[in-house]
Amino acid sequence: MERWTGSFTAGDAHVFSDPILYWCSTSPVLPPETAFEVYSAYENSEIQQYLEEPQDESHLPDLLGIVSSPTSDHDMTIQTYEHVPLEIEKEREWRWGAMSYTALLEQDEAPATTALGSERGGNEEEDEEKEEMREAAGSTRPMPCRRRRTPVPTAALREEGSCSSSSDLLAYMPKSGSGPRQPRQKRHWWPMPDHFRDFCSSSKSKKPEHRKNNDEWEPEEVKLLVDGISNLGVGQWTKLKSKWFSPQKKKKNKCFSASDQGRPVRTAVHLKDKWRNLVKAYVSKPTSKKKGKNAHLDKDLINKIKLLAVEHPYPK
DNA sequence: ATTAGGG
DNA sequence: CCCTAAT
Repeated sequence: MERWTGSFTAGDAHVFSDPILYWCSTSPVLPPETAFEVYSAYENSEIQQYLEEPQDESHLPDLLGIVSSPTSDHDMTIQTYEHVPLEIEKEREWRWGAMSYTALLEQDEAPATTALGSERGGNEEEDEEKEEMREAAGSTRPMPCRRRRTPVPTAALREEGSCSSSSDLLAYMPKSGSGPRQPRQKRHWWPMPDHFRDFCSSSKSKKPEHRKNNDEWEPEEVKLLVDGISNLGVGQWTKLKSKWFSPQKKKKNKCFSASDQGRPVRTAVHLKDKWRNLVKAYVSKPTSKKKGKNAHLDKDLINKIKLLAVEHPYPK
């Protein structure tokens, strides 16, 4: 999954993802029924206002950053995260919200074949998803409509919508107008991307590009850390960071080279924490399973850690 | 601004 | 990794 900063086209739909919206696709190729997942950083009150008095689809762009009206000839579902003050919502500051509406093309067919670079790791879910898409395309495709149907902004707020249990979100949403509620296929929604959560939780953060590093420590990084500690000892994390973990220090040190710029940022606290964890993993609790995760540290490095740990025990 | 520790 | 008391 990658952050999408421009706009992509699905029929006539343009969706913004930057900086407020985040978008991810459910399929590398737009199916007849185009589903979006949109993360919205708009205040809850704004969304609520929209939901209470839905006017016409021209409001949706304002709310979700869609520049022009989506004109998929099938339902378009937009799922958002809405902001809920912590006083109201115990823990989560963001919760699921969803709205869907139907817009029909004026033309007969929508040449929606834009390829969307889904970075989602392939798995059974994806195939399942595609299967559902095909089903939807074959059985529920409505006839093309001359005139744009009155947009139907229906919305549903999900009280306890955890990310993983929201697959029935579509079925949950009320259908507009009258008539029997049409059964809708389930859809897999992905959990909120870390990027977006970070953006939300620290919108007041210093640097806009201050991305968080959830990446695991690479063995090379650990090597760097160990080398640093062997020289500086334990406790001088800031010095260690500036000397070994500063990308732009053109010193001849073993600092990151230009090709390593993409590395996650390690702060002094990170270095400290990592060392503590290393000691815990390889010294304090040697019996712990170092196989599970990314313990691709070679014995040489591990031995070095053990020696340093004796020399500089972290929790003293 | 930094660090040590607990969460 | 985050948060924070303590320095």
